[in-house]
Amino acid sequence: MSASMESSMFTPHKYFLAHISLDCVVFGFHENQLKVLLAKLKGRDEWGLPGGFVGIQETAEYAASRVLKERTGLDQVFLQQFYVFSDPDRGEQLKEVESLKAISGSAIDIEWFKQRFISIGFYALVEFSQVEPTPDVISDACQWWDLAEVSKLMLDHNLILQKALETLRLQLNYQPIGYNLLPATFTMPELQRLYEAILGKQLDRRNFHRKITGYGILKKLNERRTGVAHKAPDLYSFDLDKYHQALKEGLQGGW
Amino acid sequence: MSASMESSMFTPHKYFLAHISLDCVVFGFHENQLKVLLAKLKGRDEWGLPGGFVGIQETAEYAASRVLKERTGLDQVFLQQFYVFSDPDRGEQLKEVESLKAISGSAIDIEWFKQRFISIGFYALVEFSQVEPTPDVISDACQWWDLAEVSKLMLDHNLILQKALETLRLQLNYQPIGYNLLPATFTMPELQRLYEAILGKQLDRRNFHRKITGYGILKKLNERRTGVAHKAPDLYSFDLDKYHQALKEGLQGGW
DNA sequence: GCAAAAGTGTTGGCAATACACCCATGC
DNA sequence: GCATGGGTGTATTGCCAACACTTTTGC
Repeated sequence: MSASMESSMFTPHKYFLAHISLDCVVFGFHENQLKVLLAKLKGRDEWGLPGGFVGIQETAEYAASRVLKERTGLDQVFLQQFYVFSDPDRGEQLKEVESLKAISGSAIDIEWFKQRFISIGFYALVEFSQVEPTPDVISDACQWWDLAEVSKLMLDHNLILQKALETLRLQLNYQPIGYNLLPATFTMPELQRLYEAILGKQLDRRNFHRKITGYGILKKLNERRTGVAHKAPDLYSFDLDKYHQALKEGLQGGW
Repeated sequence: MSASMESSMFTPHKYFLAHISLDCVVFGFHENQLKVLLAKLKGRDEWGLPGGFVGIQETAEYAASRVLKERTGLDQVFLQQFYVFSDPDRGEQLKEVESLKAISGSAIDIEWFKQRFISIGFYALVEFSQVEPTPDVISDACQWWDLAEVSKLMLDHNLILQKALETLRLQLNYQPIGYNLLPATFTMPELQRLYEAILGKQLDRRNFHRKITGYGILKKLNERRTGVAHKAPDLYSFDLDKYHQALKEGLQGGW
């Protein structure tokens, strides 16, 4: 975290808009599992989503990308707002004095955290291997969690995560997904595992192949993945022109 | 508007969260046209969406329904957030002194309107005939506009309207729509005109009939609309149980 | 009777599903 | 060679779109 960001937490009201926060649901994909990036707040046992605040001259989108850059090291990730969480009691947990003691040592403005926040939910799709999970000044850990192993999170973050996943599943119906979650080259079975992980259900190998190639967003490379057991699968990459065109114009049909 | 709401505009910082506003895109349907409710701010020539602020103990959803109640007289309308507009310059127009002179006469806190607002966009579907458009303290007119006749609106409200319409069209793909926009009983052609108005394109009468009845959300009544020229069409109403079930579980296929 | 609009039925094509066969690799 | 997994092809089904005929009403 930059020096200016450090100082911004001493006097946050000078740098950020009051009452507005954002939470990022960062999805990654590794070993056939959908992962989500979580941070552990100092002095609390619970984990939560990486979050932040909106600078007085930032858009919410820019603020989210800044937070993401700080937590993952990544620029230019796929990032999209999906819902606003505005229950007046959603921050009650944080207001307990005990919860804030641990972070008060670092001269951070505790009063800032006691105000009511309306939080804008963003979700991000990132390439797992490229991420360097990094805690911020108010958290003492930051790491990937298997989606299936996420238990009770702080505040309403379980709700936010659930809503993000729902949105992602809907997204799958009219937008291509994968460029942001997979390495530059990948095999058809890997792409299928990604879709299965997001949807939470098995898909037919042959029908998946037909449907996904039908979108015309894939380029088949003249290579195969070697060294694996069994038949070597073909390698693919995304045709970025057509991929972005499909992002804009939408796809047909659902899963 | 209630007396307490009046006074809340004298000292809004005591009643509302700073920096957060909301704008409502209220859709109605009348004479085969999709309509949107607009208000004209005092001292300005431009029209804009009905908006408001979030009370210090309200959810954003509750605040939107309160605003809607004030502008339309309606309770219990279909209301949904769809996007957050956070460009730091989106409020520049309002900060001009001239723009605010006209409303300063009513002892309203001008400083409040000069701050930067992040606005939560809501869209509402209401029954046209039930609405009584009502201006608020800072506007001197409030009325329905034909969607096709809406020209330049204040601030970024054209963008908000466009985004609302996009969302509504997507919504049509997986949720039933109509209960909130049509009278209790209606004919199949009327329902079709509504879909056509939302989608901005013509649909085949017979395929529409099959598809919409296939959802199982309609009840055919033992009546017809009389007095009209030509063959009397059957009257329908929504089967509310199944309608709400479909709202939750979603529909199949797109338009 | 005629024009205009509404109700209903039929057909063809395309897309999703289910399923079968062959191929390559590690052991 | 055999088990495992990947690549490709085919038949069936069901949905969507295009289209025709009949019925009812006002004039």
